[in-house]
Amino acid sequence: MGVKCRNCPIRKLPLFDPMTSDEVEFMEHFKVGELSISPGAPILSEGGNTPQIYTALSGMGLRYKLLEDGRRQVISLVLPGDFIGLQAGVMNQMTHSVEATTSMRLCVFDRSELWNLFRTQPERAFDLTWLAANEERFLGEALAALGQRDAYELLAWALARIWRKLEALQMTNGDTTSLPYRQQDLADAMGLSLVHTNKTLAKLRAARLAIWADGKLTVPDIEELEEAGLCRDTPLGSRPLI
Amino acid sequence: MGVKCRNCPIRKLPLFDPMTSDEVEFMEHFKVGELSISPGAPILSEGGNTPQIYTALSGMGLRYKLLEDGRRQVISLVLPGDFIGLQAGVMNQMTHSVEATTSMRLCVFDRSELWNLFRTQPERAFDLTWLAANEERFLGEALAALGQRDAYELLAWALARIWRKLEALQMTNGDTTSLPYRQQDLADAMGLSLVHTNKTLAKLRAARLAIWADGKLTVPDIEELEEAGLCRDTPLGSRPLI
DNA sequence: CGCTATTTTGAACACCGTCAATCGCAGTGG
DNA sequence: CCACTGCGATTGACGGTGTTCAAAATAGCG
Repeated sequence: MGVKCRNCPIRKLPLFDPMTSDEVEFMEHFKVGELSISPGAPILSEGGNTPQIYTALSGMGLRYKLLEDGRRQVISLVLPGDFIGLQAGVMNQMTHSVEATTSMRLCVFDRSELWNLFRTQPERAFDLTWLAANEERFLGEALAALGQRDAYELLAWALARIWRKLEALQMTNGDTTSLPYRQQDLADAMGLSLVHTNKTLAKLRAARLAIWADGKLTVPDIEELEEAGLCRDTPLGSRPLI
Repeated sequence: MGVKCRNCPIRKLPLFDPMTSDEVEFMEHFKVGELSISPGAPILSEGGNTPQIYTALSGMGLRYKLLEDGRRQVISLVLPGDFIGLQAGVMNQMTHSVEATTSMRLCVFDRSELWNLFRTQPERAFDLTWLAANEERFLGEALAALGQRDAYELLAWALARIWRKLEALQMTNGDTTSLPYRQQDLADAMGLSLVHTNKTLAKLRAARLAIWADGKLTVPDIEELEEAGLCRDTPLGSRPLI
């Protein structure tokens, strides 16, 4: 059934708050298994109500919503350590879908045990609320980005945010990291057309702010990129892991 | 110090989940007072860390973020029953500001008691997480709206959502309701210019889908408006009140 | 060597932003 | 009573950012 939480590959990253041995023990009870899925596979569907909720262990995915006419809005990326299915857990209803972009490994929890978590582990419950509030924070920022920035600023903002997150996850290697999404994915996240996204990425490349090609992102100078993206906020401190 | 929770003017609305007498009692302990503020007054500031968190009892307000160059993104409206300061409560940091648009009455809670809530009232803690997840749901929807809809669809969407919410709060009167915001507020919420917002509102008015003037919104047929706004989702069931 | 998915490029057009002026209204003070 | 002021709503003209349509490279894959 995969690794025990005490040997969790990502728990030790400095990005995540340390856990007491008591908490680790509870998590080992809460965890019911591991799931490996293939690129393109759906994880949760909008409107659905699955008995299982997850934490991403490895790989990358997408959260998105579909409009009836087929337009797609990518809400956020799913990266290791991200909790998947909070809405299903507390509201019995997903309002967006989640799918794997690369192959992924997921830590599986039993939704019906969530109430038990609130009853017996108030600190873990607090952490869960922290994660929800953090998601709200991110979406607020994204909303401000879509609403107020032009395409060039917007893509610089997005790539800078992604870079910082991958950096905190120690998934960068020098000035390069793997970013296995398609331009269409980023376009749908930014509310831009594919064509315009492509041309604007070319400008960022020409400016040597961010070079994204063949699934690899290279950022020569993250601070310059952040400046281009008007990234004022977000020191990105440590956070809980569920 | 204002009304006791047992006499709370909004708790009885069908929009809100019923509370056990035990919960009401806890809330009366949790509540430390009431606050009345004037139009335009700030409630919470981005970056701030106040000792107090609130629930709106009456009046209307705005959540917003400012970019360094003065551009403003309105995140959401604040209406009666809305919880204010969840981020400050769990993350010690507001990432947006909140201000009153009309005069407002707020129910005041002591932030330091929040941990006590998690420890002794798991159901209330669950409700708080529910509210956070709901906020995430709304912001995801808003993101999809800004990213995918054109100005006409977008404003129809926004006015329809507002109408449905006010309807659930029993603040509508026939086909009319009070909506005391400026066009600039809605423009900043939609990421549109004031001029274009004005012209698009004129089109909605000409189409007799939504007539908004002098602080009054009239919606002859909410379902037609929702259709114009591509509102597929959101039955808007009952929710907890903190 | 086709086949498909993705990226790239070009051209025409439209939605929306900016600039600028006007109008209505409420408040203020001469 | 009537300028004067300020705020918000409204309208017109013009230009630019971003969309749509279309086609051509490019790359992986059976």
